[in-house]
Amino acid sequence: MAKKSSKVLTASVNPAAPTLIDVARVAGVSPITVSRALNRPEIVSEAAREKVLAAVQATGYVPNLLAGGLASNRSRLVALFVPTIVHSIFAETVQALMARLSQAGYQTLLGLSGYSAEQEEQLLAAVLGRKPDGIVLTGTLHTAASRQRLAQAGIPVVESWDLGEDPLDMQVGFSHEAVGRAQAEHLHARGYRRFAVVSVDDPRALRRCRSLVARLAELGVAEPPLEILPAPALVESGRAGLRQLLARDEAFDVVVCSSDTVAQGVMAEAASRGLRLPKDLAVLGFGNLSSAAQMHPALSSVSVEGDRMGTLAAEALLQRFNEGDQGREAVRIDTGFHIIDRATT
Amino acid sequence: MAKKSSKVLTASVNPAAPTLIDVARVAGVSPITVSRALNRPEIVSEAAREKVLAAVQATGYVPNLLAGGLASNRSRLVALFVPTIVHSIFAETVQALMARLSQAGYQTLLGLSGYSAEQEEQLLAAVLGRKPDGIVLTGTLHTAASRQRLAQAGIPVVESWDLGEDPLDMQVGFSHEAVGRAQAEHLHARGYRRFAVVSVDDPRALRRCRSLVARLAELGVAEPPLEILPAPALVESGRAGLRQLLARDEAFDVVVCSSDTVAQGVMAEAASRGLRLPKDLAVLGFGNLSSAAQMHPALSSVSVEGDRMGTLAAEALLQRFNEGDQGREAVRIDTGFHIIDRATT
DNA sequence: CTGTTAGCGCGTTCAA
DNA sequence: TTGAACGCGCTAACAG
Repeated sequence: MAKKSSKVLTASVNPAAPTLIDVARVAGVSPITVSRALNRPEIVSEAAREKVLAAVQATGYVPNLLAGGLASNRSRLVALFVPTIVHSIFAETVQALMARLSQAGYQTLLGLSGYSAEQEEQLLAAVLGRKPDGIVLTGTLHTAASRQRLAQAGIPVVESWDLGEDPLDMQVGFSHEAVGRAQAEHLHARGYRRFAVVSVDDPRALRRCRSLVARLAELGVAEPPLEILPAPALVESGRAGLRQLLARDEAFDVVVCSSDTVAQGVMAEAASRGLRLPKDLAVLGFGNLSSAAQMHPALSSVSVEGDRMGTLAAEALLQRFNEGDQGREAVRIDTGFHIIDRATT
Repeated sequence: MAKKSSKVLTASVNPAAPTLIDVARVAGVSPITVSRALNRPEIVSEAAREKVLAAVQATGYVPNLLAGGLASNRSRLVALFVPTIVHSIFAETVQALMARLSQAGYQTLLGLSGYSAEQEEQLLAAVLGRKPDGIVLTGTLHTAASRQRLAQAGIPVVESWDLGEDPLDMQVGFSHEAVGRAQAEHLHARGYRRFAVVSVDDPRALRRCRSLVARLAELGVAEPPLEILPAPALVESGRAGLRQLLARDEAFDVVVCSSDTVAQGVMAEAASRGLRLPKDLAVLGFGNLSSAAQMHPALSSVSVEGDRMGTLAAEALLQRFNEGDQGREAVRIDTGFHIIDRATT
C-alpha cells in the first residue's frame, strides 16, 4: 500500500491518486478546510475557498466517495429496483428518476429484480451493503425478509407503480384494481359484451385482470376466456395469445391485453388473419402515456405516466433527505391513468 | 436475536446495524475470520465457517461495502454510461451487461450521458469518486479531460457500440462506417437509385450517414436529400422528416433512417399519405436484432446485437479483473451487423 | 488455518 | 472561521 512518503516513483503508471491531504498541502491549509470548502463552501472564507479550488484543479483531485460515505454515513446513493428495462414501461421511470436525482447530487444504483419477490430479496441484500440513502421499489409485493431488512436499514423507501395496503413507507403509483374496473366499464359503455384477455404472468397484470373480470361480472358479462402467458411480455406473446384464444372457438369482439407490447402482437396476428381492426376485433393495451403516439392507430390503451412517477418518487426521497427524518408525512400519491380510445378517431 | 449487552438504547428505532465485530463476538472468533469466511470461504476451516454463518444469520449482518471497498481498494462496482434508455437500442445492452455482472458479484452504477461528450465528462467526475473497478462507455467520442481522468483512474475501460482509432482500452462494437457502406451497397444492388435520408443529430448516426453518402457517390448516385433532426429519436421525428423531405419536391423511392423508431414515423407518415410500402417507398431502419420481430412487415433494417455487446463488455471486464492487470490483451471485438430485408418476404 | 496490527480517506466532534 | 484528534467498518500484511 502507498505510504506517506511523497510520490517519486511510477510517475507514469499511477501517480497515486491525490487525496484530500495532498490538496491541503498544495493549498496550504488543513485537510478539514479542504473538505469544508468542497462540501459546504458557505462556511469557509473566500480566500481559503479559492486556494482550495485552485489546488483541486492543480492536482486533479477526485473526492473518494467511499471514504466520505463511510465517515459521514451518507452515501449520496439511491437504489432503484425495476423488474426490467427492456421493452418496458419502466424505462421512463428510471430515466426521469435518475434525471431528478443526479440534478440533486445523487447517483443511482439500478437493480433488475425480475418479476419475483425472491429475486428482489436477493438483490436487496447485496444493495443495502452500499448503504444507499434511499430506495425506490416497483410494486408492493415483497417477501417478509425484504420487509424486515428494509425496516432495519432505516432509510426512506418509495414503492412505485402501485398503491396498496400497509405501505413500507411512501407510495407513488396507481391502483391496478381501479384500472381493471375502468377497463370493464369503458368497454362495456362502448357496447362490447364479448371479451377476451391476454395477459402475461406478472402479479400486477393479474390483479388488473382479476379486477376486470370481477367488474364485468357485476355488469352481467360472463367470465371471458383468459390466456396467461409467461413473462416477459413480448410481441410474440400477443401473437401466441390470440392464436390460442381463437383455437378455443369462443366468440369475442374485444381483447384486453396486459401491455401495449402484447397488444401489438395480438394486432399483428389479427391482421395476418384478415381481421379488420377495430371493426372485427378491438384491442385494448396498457402502457406509457408518452408512447401512445407510437401505437397502432387502432389500438386503444390505458395509459399511465411512468416518467411522472419517477420524478415524484425522486422528489419524495429528496424531501425526506432534507427534512432529516422528522417531517415524515405519509406520502401516498395516486398518479392515476387515462384511457385513450382510438376506435373513434 | 439479542446481543451480548452493548446496545442498550433506542432498541426499537435502529438496533445499530450489526458490524463485523458483532458477528465475530457472537461466533466466538476474531473479526478477520468473519471477513474471510464471507469473502474467501475456502481458506477457512469448516468449523469456523459454520459458526460464522450461523452468527450472520442470528445477527442479520449485512457487510458494509463502503468500508470494504475503502479497505481493499475493490468496490465490486462497475459504471456503465449510455446516452439514454428510453425508446432506446441501449436498453438491451444495459440489461445484458447487468445480468452478467451481477452473476459475478458486481453491481452496476448507471449513468445517462445524453448525446454529448461534455455531459459524459460531468458524469465521469462524479462517478469515478465511487472508485468503480471498471467502466463501460458508449462510443469513442470523449473530451480530452475525460480521457485523462480515465487514464488516471487506472481501471479497465470498455468502449462499446463503436470501433475507432486510438481506443482508450478495450472496444466491443462495430464500425458505423461499415454500416453506411453496407446500406448503400445493399440498396443499390436491389436497384434503388433515388435515396433520401432522415437522421437524428447523433454523432454515430451522422457517421453512418456520411459513409452512406460517400459510398453512394462511388456508385454513381447523386447526394441524396438529407433531413437531420434533433435528438432524441422519436416516432414524431420520422413523421416530420418525411414531411420535410416531401416538401422539398425531390423524387426518391427509398428512405434510410437513423433508427427503427425514426423509421416507424416515416412509415406512419407515408401510410397516412396513401403511399404503399414498400412498393411506392421503401424504408430502411437501424436497431436491435431481437426487436426485428416487432417491426412493421415492410420495414427493412440494419440490425445489431445490443445484448451481445453488453455480455461481451461484461466478460471483457471480468477477465481483466481476474487477470490482475497483467494479461492486458488488446480486446477489440467487432460484433458486426445484419441487414434484414423485408421487401421480399 | 488463525489472530494482531495498522491503516484505507474522509467527516464528525470538539476546542481554539 | 479554522484546526487536532478520533473513528466510520473493513481488509492487507504480516506473524503465530
